[in-house]
Amino acid sequence: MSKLKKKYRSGIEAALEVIGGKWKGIVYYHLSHGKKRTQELNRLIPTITRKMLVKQLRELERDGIVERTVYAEVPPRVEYELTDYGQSLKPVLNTFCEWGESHLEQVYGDKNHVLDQFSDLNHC
Amino acid sequence: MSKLKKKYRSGIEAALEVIGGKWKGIVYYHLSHGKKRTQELNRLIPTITRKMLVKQLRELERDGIVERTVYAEVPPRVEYELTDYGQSLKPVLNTFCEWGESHLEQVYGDKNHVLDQFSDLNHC
DNA sequence: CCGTATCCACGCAGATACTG
DNA sequence: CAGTATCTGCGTGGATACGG
Repeated sequence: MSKLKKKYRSGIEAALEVIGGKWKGIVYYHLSHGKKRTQELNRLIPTITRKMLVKQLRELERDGIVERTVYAEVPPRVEYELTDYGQSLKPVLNTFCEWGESHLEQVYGDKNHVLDQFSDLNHC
Repeated sequence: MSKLKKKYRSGIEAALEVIGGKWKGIVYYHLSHGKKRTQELNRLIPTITRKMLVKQLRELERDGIVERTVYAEVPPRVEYELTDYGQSLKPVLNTFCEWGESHLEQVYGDKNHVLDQFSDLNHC
């Protein structure tokens, strides 16, 4: 985990540092539904570049949320999954996500019009 | 509230759009402890520039989280406070904040070493 | 006191090509 | 397949000065 000395003004800042930003949330979201290979994640999030994806995963790893497993095969296979510690974010992000969806309803009337659908995933 | 048509991949993204980023969390945090004038907020968050502060407040206002009240006085007085809708984020951000604080403990051993103290505020 | 305008530098992130 | 390197642009946000 990160050991940078830095001042935070509230736990919100600290949590946002771990899971905030443009990509972390959606990456976490997919990993919370099970172990994934790099490529799978990239396919699930087509708009992220490989470079960014790897960067997000490294940071999640550094913060102890995600574990990276490399299999000594050819061609190489790498899998990412939530650590036990990462699981502790689940209920937190779940209420967060639910608030987000109800917010979309507030703003747009129908959240489904602005939420991309995933075949086999339910929301939140 | 915002009416931009945009696709979200999960409620997390939507919520992050409202409360994510470098400043929104801490601004919300202070407003959740009561109505504040512009200057007060700027004093409570010394590292934010006036321009950024106003920008964050405008966005929170646009998203229906914050209400801005202008008093026709000289010198001018402007106050910001959470709307009823904004209050709905309180329990959500509270669990968020608590996770953040416990995360700091995990990483640093003692969260108080990295948490700036506020005189009259308790954490979260 | 509150907010905006202008200028500008820096860093983030995209595209692309490359290695193991 | 997974990941890195380089190069580049574009936007974000800081500093500063000004206006209502």
